Amino acid sequence: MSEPARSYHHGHLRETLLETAFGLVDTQGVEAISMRALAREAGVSSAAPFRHFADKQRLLDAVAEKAAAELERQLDEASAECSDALTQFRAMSVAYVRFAAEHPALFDLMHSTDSVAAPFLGTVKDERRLKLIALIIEGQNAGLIPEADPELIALTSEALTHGLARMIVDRHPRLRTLSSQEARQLALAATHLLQSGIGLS
Amino acid sequence: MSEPARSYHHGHLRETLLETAFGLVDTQGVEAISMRALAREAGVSSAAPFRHFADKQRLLDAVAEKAAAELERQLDEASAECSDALTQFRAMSVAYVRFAAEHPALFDLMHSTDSVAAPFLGTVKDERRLKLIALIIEGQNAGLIPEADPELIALTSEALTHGLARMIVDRHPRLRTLSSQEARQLALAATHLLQSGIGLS
DNA sequence: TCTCAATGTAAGCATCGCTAACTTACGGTA
DNA sequence: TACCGTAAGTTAGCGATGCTTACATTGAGA
Repeated sequence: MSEPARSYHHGHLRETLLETAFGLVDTQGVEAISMRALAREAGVSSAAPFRHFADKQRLLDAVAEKAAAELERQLDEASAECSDALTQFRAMSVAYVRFAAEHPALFDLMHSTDSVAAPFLGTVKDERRLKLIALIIEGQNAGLIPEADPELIALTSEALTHGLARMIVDRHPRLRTLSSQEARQLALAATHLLQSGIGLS
Repeated sequence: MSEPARSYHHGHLRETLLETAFGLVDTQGVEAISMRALAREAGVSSAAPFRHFADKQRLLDAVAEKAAAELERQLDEASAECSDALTQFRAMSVAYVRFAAEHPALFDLMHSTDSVAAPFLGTVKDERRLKLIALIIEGQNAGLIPEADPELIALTSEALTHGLARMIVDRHPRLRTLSSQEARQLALAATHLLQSGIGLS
């Protein structure tokens, strides 16, 4: 909050650009960001950002990775509060849908980003799938989840959750403020669908 | 295929622009289209397109509506070949996922378009939902679909189908040629998920 | 046949992504 | 401590884009 006299070298340009881009995508959508505007915002010449990001797409890739990390954090946080496997499983689904509802533009950017250019995205997805399958097996062992191919259950659940999230995002393209109460209700609806749909509990 | 000597007035500029934009989005993605390039392609000055579309977004809206109409045509075609309600229901789900797999960019554009600007999109969605619910009720009356809230079944199915479609689109962002055999396999997988997931038959 | 509205053109503005050539100053080394 | 190489900034500018304004052309209806 205090960069009073900056001379020539910014010092934290990369972080600064990344953070303001992140916030701008979140609040205004991805088409609202421009390299030159970011540079102006940071009080730096319009060519400076290119010292830190080869081109605009790389910057967006970095934003997407940051969003993925944040999503992951929220999923971990949600599941950490639960004891048994089934509850964790549900909590993660709810948190996933909620994130999409609360950060539609980030969610969209995450999924429109080539996972070759942003390998962290692919890694995170793979790890999450493994965790889901592990949870399902754990739940089955505890008698909480009916016996069925864990991969099929995971895939079905992923499709259902991702589908709900997408339906919300796609229906409210520019709606940036969905009250967290609304989001919660939607997320709970997702849980019920997961229960009745897959036959859990 | 023959516009040999065109003098001043093009004659079909609007359709021409719309069709080449549609094709360009389908094959190269939405970011590949520019007003000026479209004008060049049509052999017309770069200001001419704005006589037919107020701005670029309106053009994209029109492309999205055209894509929605095509999707709808394919869904109708798929369900028309089936006799009973359950089979129709499944055929529509399969066709939906297949369309997404074969035309990812159009599918994406359709859903990122504001349905206020392109009201046809909203209309089509509503009508499809009504048709799905009618099919479910019909299937229930015929004893083909278990008794449960038809709206819940419809919503679950929509989420699952849309989710699968999105997972395919999001995972292959630029993959434009997914063999139709692959697409068919994926669509069949969706059907199985619908069966096992919702408990149909 | 006249005319006017629809449809096209030419020219230009502001912005954008990105590059090239130059400058500054930080941090490791002699 | 003086030096210096390089990371990180600057200025200037190219080509492209979306879009506007003022003007030109022409087909269709009165």
